[in-house]
Amino acid sequence: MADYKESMNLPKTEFPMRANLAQREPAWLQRWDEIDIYRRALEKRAGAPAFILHDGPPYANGHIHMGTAYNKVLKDIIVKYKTMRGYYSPYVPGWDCHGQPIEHQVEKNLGPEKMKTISQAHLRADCRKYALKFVGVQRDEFKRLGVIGDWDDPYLTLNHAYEAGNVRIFKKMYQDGAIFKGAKPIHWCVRCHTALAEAEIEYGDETSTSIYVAFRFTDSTAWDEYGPVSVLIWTTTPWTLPANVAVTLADDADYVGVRLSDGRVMVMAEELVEQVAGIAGWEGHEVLGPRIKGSALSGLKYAQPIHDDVSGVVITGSHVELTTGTGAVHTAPGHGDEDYQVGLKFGLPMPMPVLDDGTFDEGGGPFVGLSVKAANPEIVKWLEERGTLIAATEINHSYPHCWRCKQPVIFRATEQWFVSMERTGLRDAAMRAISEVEWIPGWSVNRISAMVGDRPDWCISRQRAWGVPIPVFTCSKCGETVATDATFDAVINLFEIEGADAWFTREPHEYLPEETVCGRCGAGPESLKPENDIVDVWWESGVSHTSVLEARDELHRPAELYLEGSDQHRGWFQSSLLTSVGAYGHAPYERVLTHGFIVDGDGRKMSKSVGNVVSPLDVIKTSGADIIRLWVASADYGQDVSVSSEILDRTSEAYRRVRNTFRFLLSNLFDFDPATDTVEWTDMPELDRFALVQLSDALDAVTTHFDEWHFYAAMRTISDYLGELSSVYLDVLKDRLYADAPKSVSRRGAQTVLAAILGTLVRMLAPVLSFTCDEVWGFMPVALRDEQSVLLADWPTVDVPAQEGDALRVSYTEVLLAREAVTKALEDARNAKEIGKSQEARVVLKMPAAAYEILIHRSARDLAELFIVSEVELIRSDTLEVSILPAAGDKCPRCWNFRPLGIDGNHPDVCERCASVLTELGA
RNA sequence: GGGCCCGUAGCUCAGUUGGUUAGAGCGCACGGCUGAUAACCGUGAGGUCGUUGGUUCGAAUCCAACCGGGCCCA
Repeated sequence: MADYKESMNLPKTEFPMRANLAQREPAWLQRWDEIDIYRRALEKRAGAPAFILHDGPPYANGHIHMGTAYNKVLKDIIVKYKTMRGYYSPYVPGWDCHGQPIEHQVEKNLGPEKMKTISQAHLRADCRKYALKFVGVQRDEFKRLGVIGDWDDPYLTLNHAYEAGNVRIFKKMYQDGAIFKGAKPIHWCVRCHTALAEAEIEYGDETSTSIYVAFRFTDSTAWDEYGPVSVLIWTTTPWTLPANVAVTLADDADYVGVRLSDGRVMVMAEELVEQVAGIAGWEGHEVLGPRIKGSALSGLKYAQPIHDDVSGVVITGSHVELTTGTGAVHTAPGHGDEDYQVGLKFGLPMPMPVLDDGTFDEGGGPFVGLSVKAANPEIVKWLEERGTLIAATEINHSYPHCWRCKQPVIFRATEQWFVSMERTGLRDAAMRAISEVEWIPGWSVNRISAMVGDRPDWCISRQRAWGVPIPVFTCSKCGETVATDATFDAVINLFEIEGADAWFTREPHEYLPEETVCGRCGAGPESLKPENDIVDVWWESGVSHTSVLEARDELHRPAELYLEGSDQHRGWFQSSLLTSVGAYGHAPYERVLTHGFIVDGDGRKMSKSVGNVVSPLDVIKTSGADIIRLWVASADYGQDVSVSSEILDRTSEAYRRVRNTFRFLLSNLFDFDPATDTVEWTDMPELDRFALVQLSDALDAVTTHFDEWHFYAAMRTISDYLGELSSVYLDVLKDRLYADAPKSVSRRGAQTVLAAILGTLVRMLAPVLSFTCDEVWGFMPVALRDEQSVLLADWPTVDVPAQEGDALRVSYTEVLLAREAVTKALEDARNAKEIGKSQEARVVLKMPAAAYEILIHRSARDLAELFIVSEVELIRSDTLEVSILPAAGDKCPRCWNFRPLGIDGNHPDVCERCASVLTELGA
């Protein structure tokens, strides 16, 4: 028997089945660099409508992690998609380069000794070096993920022009009256004379004096009949008592009076009475009614414990705990954050009797001049003498210490700069702007609204070195703040040219206009002191709408899209919104897409100590960036996104499916030249037309999903489509592709469709599987590629005549249902060992009239091809019933179908079709 | 403790205005093919829809509480 394999059109391709992404992706990156793909894509879209996705700057510290990788890839998918859709879509990545974490790390690297001798300018230079180093590290890592953008010219918050943008916005908001100077408690180290950030605090055990103090009510109370009534408070920081202005009770806790053996009545939370009695050693005390809710006691006045003739007030707050103490919290807004917050809420005064060096000023009353540490025992003694000390013990508790000098720190209100939410109506304006923005997913608007609606004034000053200064001056003669059009413009100019470093190295008189004078005392520039504080880094990144969107020609404000993790509702989304609304009156973005956090397979956050961290750098090394990209696209970002080795394994399997489909498509187009071999719709077999309908449907669905930002739905559509494609159309097609004459219309028709599928799929997936699709692109028939890279190509289109398409959808619903029934019957027959491959079968299909009428319009031959069996017989019946019989005829040694053989005498051992093919081939 | 969310098969996701035996793909098991072969095709097993209570003739779907998880506050 002759070997007919040679006469078959078996698939042929160099496109490897194994991707080896980890090894081979770098080559594609290099190629993209070589052809400068970022600029090429933009040139191609010059003049087209713009779609600006404005990058939120990650912090230039450390390597990328799954969260940053996810965020950047999602952005990249969108930018690539929009570009393919014809938008001019530049992507300018950025980095947040200033701020405490970098400064802190640099300080740590220098060590405490070196730090003492170093100048601020030197420290800033080191910080800059540090930040730039990690910009480089992260840039390489982001690029490795296949993210295309302006990596050669990213925006950095330490760039001069960027720094100047801070001042532009500050100027506008300051002159509008939105920015003011106020006070707020912060961690303060009295030894280092410096403010400390949370990260610079080390918690360690400390022994403190814990005291119970009676504050005598000056208003009448419900317990007056039993004796003099006081509210009993508990504190571990006696030195904060001079700054006391209020006592905070829990809203809905029950308070009672407790009459001590000496006749005085102490008001406290009922459930803490016995605990306190134990500590204080009370005997014979008596709990008195009435029982009153904290909220009902609100407003009562008491005598300030230290200062005579000063009264405090009872308020209520949600932070009052009923586990320790008395349920009545001594409140000094200058000495604690909770106290400060509740103070703001109730409009309490904020006395601050403690100086920079930790000593009391006159506000300390009898303790003026003492350090808070020395004052502690004095105050206790003094209270005792006055008889208001009810109990005192020592307790051991966790207390914050300075990371540098290891001394306990204090909470102390200091002068700070704020953005007022009310003075210029910023809150209302921001709320209005929020309502004009599209928030994706929908719940996002609830979150941002709640946060902006509730937030206190924005404290924008930081007592640090590494950042952009608050651009105002203080008159050294009279203390007046000097900030005018002219000074702001001079600072803007200074920063543009020399950067914010100049603030710390130059004298104001060097860059301020000569005629600058203090508005109050008339002192000249020589008397002006530049502000020491720097602005909050959130402010800095927030002004990117000006420093980047406004400043760069290729961008514009508002951007079409901001896209960040949901934590940025508190961060960048908000700081961008407030500075933009403050300066321009509208949001900096038209829409905001927010994604959840990356968690492990069990939905738990990743942490080194738990050991569930998945690093994108590891995944790149083992599986490749395209696997990460596919994972990103497949996940629903509307909630937290899981990643685990199992999830990545599943992703790799999905990837393989895609890859093998590409390989099959490519391998069957090895001899197809679209220019000469394309078959028109009207000349195509019906099945091929239907395949185009399915392709068109899939493309439409994918496009819609992309447009609606539902990437995971698009990926599902593609995955479902590929499953259906492979199990029906591609499977059916093999006979025609392999066995029909190479140039026959039937084969060329199939190839025409395969080419359409290939061209559509490769474009549709390019935003996601950029590496793989560009690889596929290189293997496609030249005439199918209109660009050097698939990433430069247009989004695909598939045209099918609408009416015919509808008709095909209807009829093929029935046809495919019948096919399913046949497939099932074939499987039964296979299990009964009656057949092996399906071509060995002959199918008798009994079916109800409706379906029968549709199927009967297909030839038995077409149905046999569709079912991949040798013969099909249709019978009208009441029910659907499939019988599998052995095929008539013999197995054709060429095409392996069961057919009558030897009809053509020239090729006696093969079937009629194969004989004619052999004749045509001249065999 | 507060705000915004999430919880459907091992994994990723569907489940339309509450309505018959809750679906798909992947994985898994079994089988077929050996001309997509570390591939391809088929069949099958897998779910008290986080838990509990309620509304309803009927709840994965509406309500409440609870449990678990995430982000941001405190």
